[in-house]
Amino acid sequence: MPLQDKTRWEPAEVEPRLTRAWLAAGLNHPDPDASGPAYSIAIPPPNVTGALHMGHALNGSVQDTLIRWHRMGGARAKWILGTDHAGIATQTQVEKLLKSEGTSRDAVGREEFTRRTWEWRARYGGTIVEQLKRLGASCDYEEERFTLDPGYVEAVLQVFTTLYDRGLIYRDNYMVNWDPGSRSAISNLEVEEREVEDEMYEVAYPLADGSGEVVVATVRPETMLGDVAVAVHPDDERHASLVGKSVVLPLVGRKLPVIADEYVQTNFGTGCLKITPGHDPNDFEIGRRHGLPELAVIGEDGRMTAQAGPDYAGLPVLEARERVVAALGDAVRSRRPHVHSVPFSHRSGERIEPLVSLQWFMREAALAQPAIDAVQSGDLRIHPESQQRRYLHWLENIRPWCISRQLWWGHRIPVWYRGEETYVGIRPPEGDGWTQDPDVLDTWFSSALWPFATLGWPQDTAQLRAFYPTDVLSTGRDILFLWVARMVMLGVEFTGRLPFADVYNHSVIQAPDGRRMTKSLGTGIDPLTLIDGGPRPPVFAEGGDFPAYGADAVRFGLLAMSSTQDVRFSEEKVAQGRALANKLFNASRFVLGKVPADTVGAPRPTTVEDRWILSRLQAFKAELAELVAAFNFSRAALGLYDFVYGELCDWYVELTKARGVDADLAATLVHVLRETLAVAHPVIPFVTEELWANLPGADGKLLAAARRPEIDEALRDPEAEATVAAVIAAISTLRAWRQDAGVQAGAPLPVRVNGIAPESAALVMRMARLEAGGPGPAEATITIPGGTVEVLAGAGFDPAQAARKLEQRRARLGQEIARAEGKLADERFVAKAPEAVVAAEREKLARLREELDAL
RNA sequence: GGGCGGUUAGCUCAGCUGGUCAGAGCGCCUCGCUUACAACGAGGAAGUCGGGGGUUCGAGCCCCUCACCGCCCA
Repeated sequence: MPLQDKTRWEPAEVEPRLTRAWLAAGLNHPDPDASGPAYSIAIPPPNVTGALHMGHALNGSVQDTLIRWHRMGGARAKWILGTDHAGIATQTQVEKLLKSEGTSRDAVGREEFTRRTWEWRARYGGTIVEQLKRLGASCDYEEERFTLDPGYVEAVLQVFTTLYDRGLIYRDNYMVNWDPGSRSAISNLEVEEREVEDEMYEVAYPLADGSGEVVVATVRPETMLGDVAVAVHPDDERHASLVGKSVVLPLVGRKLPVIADEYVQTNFGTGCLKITPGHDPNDFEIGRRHGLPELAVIGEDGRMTAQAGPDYAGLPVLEARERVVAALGDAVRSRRPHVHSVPFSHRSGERIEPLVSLQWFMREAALAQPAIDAVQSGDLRIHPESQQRRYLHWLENIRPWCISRQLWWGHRIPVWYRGEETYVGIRPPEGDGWTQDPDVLDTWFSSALWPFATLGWPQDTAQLRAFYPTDVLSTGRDILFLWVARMVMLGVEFTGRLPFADVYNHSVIQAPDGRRMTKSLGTGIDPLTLIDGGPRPPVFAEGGDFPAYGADAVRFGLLAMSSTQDVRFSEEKVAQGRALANKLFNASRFVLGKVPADTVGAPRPTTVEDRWILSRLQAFKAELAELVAAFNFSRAALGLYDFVYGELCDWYVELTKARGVDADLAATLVHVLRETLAVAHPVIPFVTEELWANLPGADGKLLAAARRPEIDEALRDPEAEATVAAVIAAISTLRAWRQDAGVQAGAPLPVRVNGIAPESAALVMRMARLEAGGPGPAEATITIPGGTVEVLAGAGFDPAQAARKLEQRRARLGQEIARAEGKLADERFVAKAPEAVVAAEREKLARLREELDAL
């Protein structure tokens, strides 16, 4: 696109073309058999049911910045792409669809349901991948993986059977979080606690020997039908005499032992705790400690079971509660509101029903140690560092993981039963009469193999050899345990290596009002709407549409707002990114409009500002490299902005404007622009690629495939940096004076410049719109670094206004001087502070006094 | 109940091992269509860095404490 036709960067028409060009060039698909260093990142596989949200967009920006950065550093960079089958989420979607058709999962049967789910996946599963392309994400789209691909299934079966053989996977009756909504057990990581107001009942249980009663407190009276004991604290003297006695369970008549257990809180309720191992996780633990039976009075359907007795069997829990309370009559001693935290399913939103059920478990504790060691030894680095402790704490207190799910969509557990026999294997057993376990594995089980199963493991593939271990895993904090820790454990166990060296936890981006960004609250912001423009979601107070910010702006904005903590979405940062793209566009337009088309080769600095910008460019490249290496993306993005605005455009380009563009200046301008585009590319790939194509000598070669420029230490020039810093300070001072004194911005100011070198003086004169005056008295004197500027007659300024402003500045200086003097007068300061600090203070004071004198 | 993080200009956020650290973007005010950019440029106003106490010659930065907000684990 010829740059001169436009005065603005218009991403919409350029981005699709560049995306095609990148894909066509095959840059994203490195050859596993080639030589040279490799760099790889496995994308956190988005849920196939999903669409791109702000978290994906931020994480995509982070990963793409890293991938492009290292690709331009010369590595064969591979961003491993794929999607996750997302068991419950996907199944729920398809069940909804079936419901809308007037049928159901159970009606169509497992086989048909699975077929429909694959169909659904084929239809919607590609959405998010296409959206990633819009963001400019340079994933390896030629090798997309899916967690239910045949090869991937092979990996999952291999891992399951191996762990089973090692005794790390087992089947047991255990307390699980039963989600009545999805009618499946879910892991405790998928449960969230919420504060709920319930009613607390106190119920009297008579002692079996008729010598009195105990009163227990409960918010779930219906579970009393499953009580098997009453517990008191062993140190609780009030109840010491009860231990060993029995109580009679009202309504049921069962005799329950009174036991002593330290879990009981003496200050809660009456200090007597009814024990229902079948329906409370803590009671379950106590029950196991004391060898108590586990009665199930509530079933997986959320209704009372036959064990609850004929009066209650089949009733929904809440109805049973009312009946129980009514039947208890006087035995209910009190009821009052009680606020407590209650588990809810993250999946279905329904209240968790703790149940004892026969499930498959994985003994993670056996695998945790290497994952702990990796972090403690520094082999695995977690960023920001604050997350390390969370990771370690979780691993050190790790519990068995319930890996079976009562779903149809997923990796079916490779276990078959025949009578008393159990067969576990990758292939089905020989012979007749075997029935496969109906359950599937928790989706996170397959996700835990992601970094190596995507590359072909357990086969020894070229991909695996070239790109495993991966380098970085970038993800949200919320799945540090759910996913990251498990990848580490299984990676080490099965490949003998850490799956990645660095874990980067990105910020959670909240809605502008600080709430979570979710569709249901209307607080979500679609990244594509930001790119393309479109209606602002309701969470924005101001109405109207988003302008089409473009992908670069969105990437820049997200990186700039990211942090080591959660942040609120800031449209201003996206706008800042758009401004940056526009600035680069216009600066390039200006430069390229002035230089000959054959300008190539090394920079040829001839002036102090040339040497200055080349020196600053080296500093900028070094700083950016450090920030990217430190995963400090917000400072990297903002540092890029600062260089482009604060050094390149506001000063260098302006300082050179008066010069005729000779071959030397052209070479330097083009060089600086070229290198700036190159280092900026990983953050804002589109605009930089487009401008690159317009550089002299571009010759159709893609910036995305170019090498990042090295830092040239020979171009560092502290002297030029000091000189130009002084020039800039002088110009700023003079501009401020001009405004203070009420001199028209455009009007030339007759002056005499004293004290500074001619080269500097010339720059100051032009940029501050001064003109050399003759002899004559000065009407005002302005101090600039290293010299003064005398304003001569004819300047046309307002002396009163100038004097007033002058007085203000003088007063401020006086304050600063007083502060410095006070400090230096304090002998404790002079005695105890380091010499360098004292010297700096003295120097500062001297400088301030000089300035004041000049005023 | 335990743990972690936050509270810095009107808004959203930076401020590394305590000494030019009081900053940025947006917003606001003033002036400019100075031929790259008005999605722009120049200049400016604006914060006793949540409250209180302490350590130190010196504290947004360290310690204690209180308040409020958020997250995690039980």
